[in-house]
Amino acid sequence: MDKNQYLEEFRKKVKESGLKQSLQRELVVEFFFESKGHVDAETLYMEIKKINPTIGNTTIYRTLRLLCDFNMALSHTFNTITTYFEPIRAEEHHDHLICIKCGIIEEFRDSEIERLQKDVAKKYDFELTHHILQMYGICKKCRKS
Amino acid sequence: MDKNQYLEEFRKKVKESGLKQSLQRELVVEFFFESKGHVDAETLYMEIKKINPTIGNTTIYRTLRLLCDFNMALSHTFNTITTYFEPIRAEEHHDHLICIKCGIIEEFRDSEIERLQKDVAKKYDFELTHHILQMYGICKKCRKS
DNA sequence: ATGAATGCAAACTGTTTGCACCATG
DNA sequence: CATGGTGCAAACAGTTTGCATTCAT
Repeated sequence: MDKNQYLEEFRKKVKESGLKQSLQRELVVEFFFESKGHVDAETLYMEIKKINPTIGNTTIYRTLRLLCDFNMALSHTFNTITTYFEPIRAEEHHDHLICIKCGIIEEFRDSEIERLQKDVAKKYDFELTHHILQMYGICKKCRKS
Repeated sequence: MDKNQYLEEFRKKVKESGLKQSLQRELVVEFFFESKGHVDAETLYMEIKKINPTIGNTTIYRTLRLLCDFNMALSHTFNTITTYFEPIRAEEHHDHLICIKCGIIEEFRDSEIERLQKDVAKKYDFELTHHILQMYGICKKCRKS
């Protein structure tokens, strides 16, 4: 449903940038905005390959980069080798709690923290584009076992 | 001066873990805690090589990992390929402002943000070990040019 | 003397690039 | 029909691993 909104946006930015649209890119953007939470290129590749077996992983990487350039995606590296990508959806920004035992990632929002970040940025005269807040610890479940 | 405090701590943890101490490890720990801000393994390697030309980069990587295991270092990947390590020094925690144009990294502290993070952790029943807050944007200088 | 640490080189992994071919505007 | 996109394979960079040797305990 609202994945189409992002597809539209993407198409528009592609055109604006004098680039060309392609079936492959459409697929990547579609699958990317359908995904919940965070995806890495390889997972996305495997997923899309089921629909379009001839697609190359290179295309996934390239399109994800494009999405980042377009400010439609954010990349994270949660202290692992793999890069994870997260769609930037209109308003719903969140941060992450990451368990160092089981690796589970919990999302949270805190508008107060966000506000204070803006204050800091202002103080240092930074024009903020985005931020990453990762809190590492041991989750409830892991503390019990 | 206080780098020795960390060297002591390291030696103690090595012994506690039933591991062995070595000249190379001493060097890595020394140089690491002397370094300001963030270092990557390669830089540290080059630096230490000047003193001990026979040291291998493998040792640097292994010792840095050990330091992380000991909770004496933190690793970051500021959206680049290279991993940067940062010594964990007793009290002086800080976060990062990163300019997406010139890559400059500015450090800041905000105790209010820290406090709110603890609140969030409590709410989600996470036992916090550490966190990473990176704010990306365009610095003053880059906005002008 | 046991077992851990070292340093080298080779392996590995995620990602990027060069290139010939294909497709879009 | 010009230019950008694709997919393959090879290149790449940072990091890890296997192994024979050296060293700390």
